[in-house]
Amino acid sequence: MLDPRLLREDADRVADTLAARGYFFNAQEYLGLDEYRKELQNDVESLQAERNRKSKEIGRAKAEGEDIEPLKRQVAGLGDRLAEAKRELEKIQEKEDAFHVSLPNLPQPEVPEGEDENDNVEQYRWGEVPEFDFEPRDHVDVGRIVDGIDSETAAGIVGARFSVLSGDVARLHRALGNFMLDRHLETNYREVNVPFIANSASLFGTGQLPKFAADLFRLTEPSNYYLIPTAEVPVANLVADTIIPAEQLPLKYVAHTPCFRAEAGSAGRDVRGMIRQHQFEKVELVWVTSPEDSDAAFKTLRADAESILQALGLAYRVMTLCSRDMGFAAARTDDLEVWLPSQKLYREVSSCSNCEAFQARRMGARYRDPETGKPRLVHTLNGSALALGRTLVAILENYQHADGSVTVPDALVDYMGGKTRIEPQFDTG
RNA sequence: GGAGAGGUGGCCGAGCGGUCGAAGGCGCUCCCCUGCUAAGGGAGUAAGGGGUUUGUAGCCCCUUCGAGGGUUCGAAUCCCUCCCUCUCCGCCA
Repeated sequence: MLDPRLLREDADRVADTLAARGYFFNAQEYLGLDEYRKELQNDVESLQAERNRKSKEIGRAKAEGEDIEPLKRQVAGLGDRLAEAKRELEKIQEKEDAFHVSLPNLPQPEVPEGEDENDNVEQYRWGEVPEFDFEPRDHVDVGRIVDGIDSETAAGIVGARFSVLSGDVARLHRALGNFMLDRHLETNYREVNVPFIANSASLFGTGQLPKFAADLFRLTEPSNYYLIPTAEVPVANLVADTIIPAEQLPLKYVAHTPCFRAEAGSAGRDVRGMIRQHQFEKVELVWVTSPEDSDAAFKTLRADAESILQALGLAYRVMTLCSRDMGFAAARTDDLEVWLPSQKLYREVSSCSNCEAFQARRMGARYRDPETGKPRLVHTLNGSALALGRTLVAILENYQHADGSVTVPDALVDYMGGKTRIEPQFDTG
């Protein structure tokens, strides 16, 4: 949610900025609505003030044993007038709220303007793209040869876009989660284990609702419960409706959770393998900072995510998302994309966003400014570090050998019980 | 799932249908006093919204005592629904 004051005072500039995101904000309509709302609110409040005054008078008169009937006659009809004014105000307020909840965040000035992912701007690359003296297989084939990935069986258990991992691949997947978690503990993140179901209020807070319900799996009972699409939802909501003492900032959380996405609108995309699943796991970083610190925090957060790829020796590039490719709540998003030899291109394994006060305003997440003693909205940031499934894919592809075996990256050997290589179970033919 | 108890300010806790946004205490802030410390005295101390204003100052008004409805001139207080917490029983990993 954007600052209503900003909308009021600078509606045209907001409209211009949102236009870069491809979002049309009808400033004129909004301002007209806001004026009318103010008028109605004044009406309602002066009626309430009158009622309060009269009621107090009645109370005083009664206490002094006076006859209160004449006073009561004076307020007759006031209740009806008030009720009617309230109804009208509520109607307008709903319309105004509809604006508030549907407006996406304002991109930061340095966010490139663009239509889609093709306009994202590469910041830099890290690492060496591996050379193979054979045609590298994709992770589906590697997974089959080492007998570690089985989507057919998963399809029988649930349906499309799920996988069963087994043997060393399942272990490697678990190793990745533990490795990432431990790594982030070293930079003083606080590990949290959170619910994998969130209610509609939490999803509203982080911006998935009301606009993006189609991306979520919703429970039938209770029907305001949803499977989390990302740990960002429960973790950011740790600070919902709170006022945090300034000296506790920044808060840095790390959580390993499953994520569930309906992937509506992705029909036919990435249908092969583990790239796009209804269920995947992720180690997520969440920061809660003062507004002054969030830019610096963003850089640190992204560097923390990058450190995982570096430790795993995987080549990647850093992309700053263009205005129309960013998520609803983000003011700036940088993706980390890892090299996939089979596709000969970089694929997203992490998305790091600074949501500034956008989520904080929706969640009611504040801190107490030591200067003024007043509560101020915090800034929230989140980033995957990393998505486990896609990282697993990257390892299987980048560390594969001609015989179908896969080298375990050094950083994971201890987590694999000393195992340095995953061996083929089937003929490579 | 069954039975009971309860949800009030940063925390604890009182609250008769009527000057209650709310006694009292703790904590915190400032001031005073006192060789230091400890103790003591005084004042202040919720949030959100709107108006006024050059103003994040001040002032005025409205709202908020778990949430939402209702009764009433007036609700923290009465009624209904829901949510949550605690205790006991049942079930369960």
